[in-house]
Amino acid sequence: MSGAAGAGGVGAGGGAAGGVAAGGVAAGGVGVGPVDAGADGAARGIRLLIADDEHLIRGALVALLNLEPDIEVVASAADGVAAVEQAIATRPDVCLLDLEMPEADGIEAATRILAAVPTRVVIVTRHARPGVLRRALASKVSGFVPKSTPAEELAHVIRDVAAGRRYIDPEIAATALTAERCPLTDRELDALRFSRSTMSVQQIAERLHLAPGTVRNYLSSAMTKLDASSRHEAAERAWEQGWI
Amino acid sequence: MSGAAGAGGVGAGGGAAGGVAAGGVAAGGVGVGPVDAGADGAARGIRLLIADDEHLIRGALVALLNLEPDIEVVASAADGVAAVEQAIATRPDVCLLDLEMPEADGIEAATRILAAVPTRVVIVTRHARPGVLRRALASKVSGFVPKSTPAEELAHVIRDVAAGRRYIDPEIAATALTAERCPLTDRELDALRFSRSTMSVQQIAERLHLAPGTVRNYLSSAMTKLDASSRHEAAERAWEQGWI
DNA sequence: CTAGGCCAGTGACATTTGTCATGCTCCGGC
DNA sequence: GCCGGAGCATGACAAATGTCACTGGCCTAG
Repeated sequence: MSGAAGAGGVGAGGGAAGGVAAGGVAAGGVGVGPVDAGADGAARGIRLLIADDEHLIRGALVALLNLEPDIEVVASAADGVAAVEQAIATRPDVCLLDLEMPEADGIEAATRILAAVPTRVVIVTRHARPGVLRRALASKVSGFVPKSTPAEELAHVIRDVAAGRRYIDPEIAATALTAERCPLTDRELDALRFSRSTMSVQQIAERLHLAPGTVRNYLSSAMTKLDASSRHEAAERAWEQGWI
Repeated sequence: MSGAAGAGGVGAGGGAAGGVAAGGVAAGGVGVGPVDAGADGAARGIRLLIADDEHLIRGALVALLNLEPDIEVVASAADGVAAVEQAIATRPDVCLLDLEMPEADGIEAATRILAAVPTRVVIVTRHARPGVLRRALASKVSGFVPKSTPAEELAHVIRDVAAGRRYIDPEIAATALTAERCPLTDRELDALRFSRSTMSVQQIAERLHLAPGTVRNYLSSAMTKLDASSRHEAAERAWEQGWI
């Protein structure tokens, strides 16, 4: 339907992608850790933290965003815990967090960061699942973009968020709004979580301190609700929806 | 350690790679296209093509590598087919291809590109699986790096490759050399391939035009060889090794 | 030619899964 | 206080899955 998703001023993507402005700092070393701020002449530069577990991607994002004259990358981290530490140490204006990270995922890191530092968070993710968006918003995240976003767009998003606005990828927002809420019960979710890995019902039952039959029951009812024909399929489906 | 990775009998296969002439032009669709070269004073810049299906990553890599004074990104593509077209159109010195791409994966694209254009290929991948490295080398790829590579390293790799040398990530090379070769028979692989999706034995049997019992046999023997306790686990394991 | 490997199939069998009918408890509504 | 429903739990039963033993065809190396 009409832009409920609009989330107010969603970027709406006014054309003007514009080439990346050149100039700026051609940062050299991209190691993890606080980045040397250097002469801080800029009047209103946005101080940014970047967290992504893939070294190459992290470095590339740093390079990309440092090209923007009004953005300055002040820290980068390779996992959720490091991101929290860096955020506390450098107090950035905006934190760009990858969702898939070891130690603590993007949402967990966002929660901890927002509890400790006055800043704003943008979550970036490869698989944009509706349920995850919901959880992200519940954690007071300000922005949510998939990795399929055009590179030029990212700077706009960061500026929007720095200015106090929110940005939700319209595509995901629409999906999240149409997708019905999770019909599964807590126990069913428990069982499904374990079913994603290769684990026998027995093993799941032990982990959950339940009788094997009970686990099968949960799995079965979950399969019915999700219209799946095996627990693996059901688990896969629940994962795609972001319910587990 | 760059060189290393002699990889012994990589050539082995010797199979007559199919002709793979780049046939008719496929659908245009893909917005990405040649990058404006601009006035180019540089005498010996490396002309680079970048292919990655994630827009954000692609853009970030372009930004990262364009920062290098001796590298010039002349084309970018979002899928394997587009990469081949771009490579033919722009004849770059080096092609940086993501392994995971729609239409044609990195290795397939590399094969086609190398058959049509005198250039060199570097494959980048998220999950560096030994078997895939083997296949990549068989396709005459010059470089193979995981996305966990430090960003600064990438430019070195591209320069090495442009100079005619090869670069194989030492970590993956070591794994590939220690890891034993695939112990599975062709039929077992067929059956396993289908087992990765959620499919009953019956369905697999139909696809393969085999009796259900036969499929179960293949699956069972594969499970034994891979020390797995379910076909899903076996399929997962074979996938991790890059055998399917 | 013959042994041995891979392929294809069959049938019997034990296990693992998925389905169902059935209790139990804890709610909220009337 | 009673009812109905949702969630939790279980055991019995049927179907799918994995294991084993064995037959035969085809091809290749010795």
